[in-house]
Amino acid sequence: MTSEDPVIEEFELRKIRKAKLDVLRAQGQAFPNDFRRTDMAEALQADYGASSKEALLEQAVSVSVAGRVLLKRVMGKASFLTLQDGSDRIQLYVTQQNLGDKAYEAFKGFDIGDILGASGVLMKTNKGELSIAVQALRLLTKSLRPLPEKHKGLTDTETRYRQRYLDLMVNEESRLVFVRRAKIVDQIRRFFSERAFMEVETPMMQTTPGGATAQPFVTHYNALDTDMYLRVAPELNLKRLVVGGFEQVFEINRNFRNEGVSTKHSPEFTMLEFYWAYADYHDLMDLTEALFRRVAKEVLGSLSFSYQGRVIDFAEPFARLTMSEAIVSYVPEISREALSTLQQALHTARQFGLDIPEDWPLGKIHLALFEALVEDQIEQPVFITQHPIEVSPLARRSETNPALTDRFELFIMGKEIANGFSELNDPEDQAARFHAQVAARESGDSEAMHFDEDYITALEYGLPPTAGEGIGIDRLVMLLTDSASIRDVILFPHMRPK
RNA sequence: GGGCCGUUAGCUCAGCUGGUAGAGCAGUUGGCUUUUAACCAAUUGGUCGAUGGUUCGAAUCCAUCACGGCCCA
Repeated sequence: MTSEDPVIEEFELRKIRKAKLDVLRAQGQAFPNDFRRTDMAEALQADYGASSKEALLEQAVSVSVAGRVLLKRVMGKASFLTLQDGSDRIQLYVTQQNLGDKAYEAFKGFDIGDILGASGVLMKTNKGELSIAVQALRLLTKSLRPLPEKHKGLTDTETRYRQRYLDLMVNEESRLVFVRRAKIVDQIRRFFSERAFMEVETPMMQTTPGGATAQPFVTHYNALDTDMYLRVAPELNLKRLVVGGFEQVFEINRNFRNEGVSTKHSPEFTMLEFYWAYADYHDLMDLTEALFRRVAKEVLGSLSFSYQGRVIDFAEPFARLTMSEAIVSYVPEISREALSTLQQALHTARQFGLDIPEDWPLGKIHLALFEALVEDQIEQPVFITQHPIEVSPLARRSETNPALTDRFELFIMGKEIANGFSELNDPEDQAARFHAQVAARESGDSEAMHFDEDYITALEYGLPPTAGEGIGIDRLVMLLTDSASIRDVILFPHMRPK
């Protein structure tokens, strides 16, 4: 393969700005880095936004700020700029009188998109907007490319994802999504740290992928001359840590699944997983409710919020339904009896047009009905419990029905947000489950698990009774930011190369 | 993978049943000392996603491909 030299796109607007940069270079350092600011826009707005024009005039507060020019309004010998820094926006009032003829003339050549440093005195305009009456202004970084349109912003989805920096510069809503995402993750960390959970990091590259039924990405490690897999889940390693004596651990990190993309699925997504010794799946559900309320309260300031036009309420206790209870409750045409025996459930599923093989057990038929008829209907938070054992190879068997597991999935607005269960800590049962997975792989299920020998060894040393859960951070952020697509909450979503 | 939609100036978009490309913003020039989508006047800017085809003539019709979005699997 030959690599081509990247060609810098040349167009009229860029040439004009390039010429301005050439002048700056000729005058000296065109990219100075010695400017230091003392103030941030958000703090200034908070501290002085309510001050009166007269009060500011009297106080004569000296400030210096730096940021990117978003708007520029030149009115002859006086001008207004809207400057965006990392926190917020603030208006600059620039006059020929304050800058002097020469500096003001240079200023008129500054462009939208340029990065400036400014110092001056706080003031209020006649219309009441907090501004800085600029006394000194420096161009810190020349921008060679024009910014997207100033009021409609950047709307082209593809460009917003491919050039996220543009989206962040001009679309305030987009910027706020990621600010909120950071706050959500911060609150989650605090929640677990406060409860004596220890944050850990486990390998992204694994020789045996495990912990979830999903197809992994494969890569090659040259030094060991061995294929490795990007992890589909950290689960098995985290439980090894519980075996080792870290009884409460959590990890917030990326998982990789080699599957299609959709508005709900990204091949690379962020998951919180935590493991809690001497607890069961009921404890997990209680903790999950507490976590979600804490995050909503701290980040949104409210327990209820709007998602895609529907109001989601975290204040009420989250419903808890077994899978068959959920089907009966969401699908009026299906009675409890219609699900109770294998034969009746099969009949019911076929009535609803599902293609179910003869050899499926009752639990899997329930799951198929649930996925087809219930999942999309769910709006308010519901824990769906008691998943069939075939699709839950790491979960503890239910004591009342050995075909089911002590497991739940939390659904909100049709999305699976969390998945947790009492952990299977019987090494012999786990080995048998792995064998079943390997058999499924051999008969063509590329998502089925591998046999992880060392994990069985770890269980043989003894995993205390433990409960563990994974929470999809991207989906949680979607909910709390009212985002329709997972790509709207991932800074750099993967795109097909152009 | 299937269906539908989109791709036109740096950005946001018009462009009718086919007649050879337009607006707003940005830019440039001039005016303007409290504007805020600043305003007023003039003006520059296009491989109409790509490739074929139909036609005297294609941004427009047809086919294929590329990229993206939404829905479905």
